[in-house]
Amino acid sequence: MNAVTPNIAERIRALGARATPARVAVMRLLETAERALSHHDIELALQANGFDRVTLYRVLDWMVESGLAHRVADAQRVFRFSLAAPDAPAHDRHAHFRCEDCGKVFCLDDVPVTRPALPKGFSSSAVELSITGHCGHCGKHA
Amino acid sequence: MNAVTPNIAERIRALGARATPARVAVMRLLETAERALSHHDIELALQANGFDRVTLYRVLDWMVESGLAHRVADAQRVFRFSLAAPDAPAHDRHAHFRCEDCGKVFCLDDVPVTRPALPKGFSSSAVELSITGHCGHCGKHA
DNA sequence: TTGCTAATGCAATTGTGTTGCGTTTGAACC
DNA sequence: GGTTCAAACGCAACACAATTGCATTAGCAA
Repeated sequence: MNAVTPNIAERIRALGARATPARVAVMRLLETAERALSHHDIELALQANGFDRVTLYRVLDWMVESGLAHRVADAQRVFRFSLAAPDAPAHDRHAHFRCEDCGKVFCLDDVPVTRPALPKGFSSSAVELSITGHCGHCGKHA
Repeated sequence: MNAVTPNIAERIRALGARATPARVAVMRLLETAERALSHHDIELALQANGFDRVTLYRVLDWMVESGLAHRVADAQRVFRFSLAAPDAPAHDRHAHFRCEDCGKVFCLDDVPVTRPALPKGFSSSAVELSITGHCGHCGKHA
């Protein structure tokens, strides 16, 4: 009878999956995160819940397979996860910003990503703009 | 007195480094490769030479540090290396194409990468456009 | 409440890349 | 052609993110 997470559990069940605590917690975390989170980020944020590492990996895999989240490998070659915007008509264009100081990755939904001209015979299904630099917080201390 | 690799050894020494067989072989391989190669690709291609795994990693690290090569993490979170165009004035903007079928990564030097507007307080030092799709070879068989 | 199986927890394993350290070797200098 | 010496190497061990196997637990439909 916990009224805090009614919608999320509903949405999970609507996909034909079980609304487990781990799934609800990860989805809620990603919903409130304004940047792409790594597995380690999620492990830290939810450590009070006592979920197993592997469970979190499997929740994230399930979210990616279900189209609920995106997975990108950052420059340090660790996966980062962000919630897929359900109302985004086509998520084949996306921009991320990675801070060289704090390592955080931000989704830049406002930045338009234009599909460039490609060599003959090439076709594109997704375009991702990856910007490196200093974020708003770290830039102030530079 | 091998006349096959005079320029490469010269260029290496011009950087103040030793022209070792491993460096010459890796540079020659990357020069002829039309796509970004992973460490594993390079290990396979040069396995007849008997170089140690770690030596290849160190050669690649040295090339990146010296500005001779770029390193990008692909979607499977493995590093891929491509030769830096020596005449590129500023390599802070770069475009790569990754084929979903064969997994190969191509440098798209012709594609212009424009620096987008960023949120307040953010500053960018590098912009990379990463395009996913089907390359010229795989697209023909689709 | 019961029963089924999706989902979990734990342990072991994989794959990519790194570090430490003794040995070899490129190349500058005689 | 030697001699010298640090840069570069080879080997072994390590670090870390992520994956797999399997016995156990728990959602949820009936």
